[in-house]
Amino acid sequence: MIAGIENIEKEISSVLKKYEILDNIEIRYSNLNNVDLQCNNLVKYSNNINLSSIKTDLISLIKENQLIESIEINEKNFINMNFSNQYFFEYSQSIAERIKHTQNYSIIFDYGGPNIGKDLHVGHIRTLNIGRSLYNIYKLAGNKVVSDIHFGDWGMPVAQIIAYIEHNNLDLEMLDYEDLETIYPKANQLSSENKDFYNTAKSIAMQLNSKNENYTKKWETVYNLAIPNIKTLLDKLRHKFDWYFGESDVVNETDLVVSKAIDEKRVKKDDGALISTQEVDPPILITKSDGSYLYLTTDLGTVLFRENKSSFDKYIYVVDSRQENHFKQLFTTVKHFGLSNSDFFHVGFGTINGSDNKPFKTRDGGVYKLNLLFEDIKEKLKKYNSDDQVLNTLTNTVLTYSDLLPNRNQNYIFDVDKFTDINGKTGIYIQYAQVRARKLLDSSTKPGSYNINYEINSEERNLLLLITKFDYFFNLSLINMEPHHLAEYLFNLSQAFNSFYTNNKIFSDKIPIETQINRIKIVEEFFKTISLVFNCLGIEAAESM
RNA sequence: GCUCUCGUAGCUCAAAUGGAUAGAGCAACAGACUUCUAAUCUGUAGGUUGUAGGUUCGAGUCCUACCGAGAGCGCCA
Repeated sequence: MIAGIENIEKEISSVLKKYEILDNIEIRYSNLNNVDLQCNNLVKYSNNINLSSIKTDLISLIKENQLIESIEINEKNFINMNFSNQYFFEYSQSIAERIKHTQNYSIIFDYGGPNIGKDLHVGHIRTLNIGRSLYNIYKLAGNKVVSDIHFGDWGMPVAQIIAYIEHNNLDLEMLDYEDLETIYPKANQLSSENKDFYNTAKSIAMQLNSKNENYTKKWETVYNLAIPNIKTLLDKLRHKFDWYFGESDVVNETDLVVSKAIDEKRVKKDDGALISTQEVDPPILITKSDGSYLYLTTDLGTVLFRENKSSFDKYIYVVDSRQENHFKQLFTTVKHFGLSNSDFFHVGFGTINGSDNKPFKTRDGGVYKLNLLFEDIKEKLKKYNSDDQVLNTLTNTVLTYSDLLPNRNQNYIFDVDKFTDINGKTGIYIQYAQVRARKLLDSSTKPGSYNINYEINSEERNLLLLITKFDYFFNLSLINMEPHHLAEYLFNLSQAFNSFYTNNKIFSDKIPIETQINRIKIVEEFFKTISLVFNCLGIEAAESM
């Protein structure tokens, strides 16, 4: 989607129609230097007998178009065009307005998914960043969006914690959050080693489901210990959700899903467990042999819970790619059980690795907690600034931008030194460009408006061209649910601005006033655009650096 | 064994869903500060896109086979 070219496509189409060429005409940005747009439709008609008159007709028609400065059809029959200055002045403005009505769906985003007992760690970065970014992008496109954090606050993990506390006669009331963090890994390990302990935990999980008073009370204590802590860290990382529901909120719905499936004979017994009647390999397990619930069961209950709360056109789950099979099973079962008619998407992503290309750990091989990573990055950034607020913003920028830059399908290597450098494709580089523009605008008293007779130079042209390309990259990210297109664009935009900035002075007696006014207007449109991209990616702009 | 993701410059990554001469950033080399902050900018060099076929005007992109890396595969989440 390129802003403002629909009429040019129509014009080309009308010419080709006269010669009985009925192709769907597509104009695209060109990779070539010195060519803005290209149209490839004519290439395959090299043997058409009317070719030379087609060319003549096309050139004479397009030459009339005010948005196009030049058109050329080369020997291979590529149609090459360049934008006029008028195009840049017209389409570098009102970008946010243009994208506002791209879509109109009601969408729920399920991402984050922190678990009780496990502090947020490196593994949570991608779901949080990609989720927040897609939420923002879809919102800006005009959709009605809801985000739900989907806490992992139920089932075996929390039952294991309670079992461990009982097993070791710990006083639940005396525990603090740090204790909880050390308990869960131990409880989890014990559960896999000790059959009796495992059975105890499983029994607690079942009793929680049947609302046993004693365990519900203990669960509440654990919950109230863990959740505020998670929320505090999320706040520090600038993550907000519309809904903070968790697995614990959907217990009734999960019961309903299972009993309804039994009534409707959509499940059958298999070694005591319930499996879906869908003929798939492997079979889809709905409940364990003792009747207790699984990850999938709870997710089915969550769908019913959400259906009861509101109506969504799309469900988007931002969860790592390793769970692809789980989501395939979930989506097919949702349809099989008749729980929802909506479209379901799993947005997967790869793992974050260390420089050894193995999962990212601390130096001594432990789990890299997000809080610690935040502080480690912040420490590296102190060379740029001493203001704590600014440092927090920059730290969050590094955590976000570095993560959104690679294609989400791939694993990537988290290199703290590289990501905190001001040179290169980094969060610090883009913030610096933004701060430079901000300072120019702050010190400007000139009104911002274009003089369309102004002849632009190459740096100004590059910057304006990139600004008008926003729509294209926005749509690429939107349609593919891939924020990296906008992240890459953000770097190129910043780079074009820095080049413009270095080579074009504004506030100087030597610069004509008319040039000053036009340049300030360009800076203004750049600033509006980069702010919009920041918004899309979930990056907060630094006030100063 | 089956399924999924991936393989692009020394390193880290893009590449418009099939378009022209495959682009950036690091690192390397060579330049630019009396400045709206050089925290930047401007150049140079770097490639048989894992291998072999195929499809067509045209393939990093689609198809087939093979090689290599990572991940998942019934009662954890």
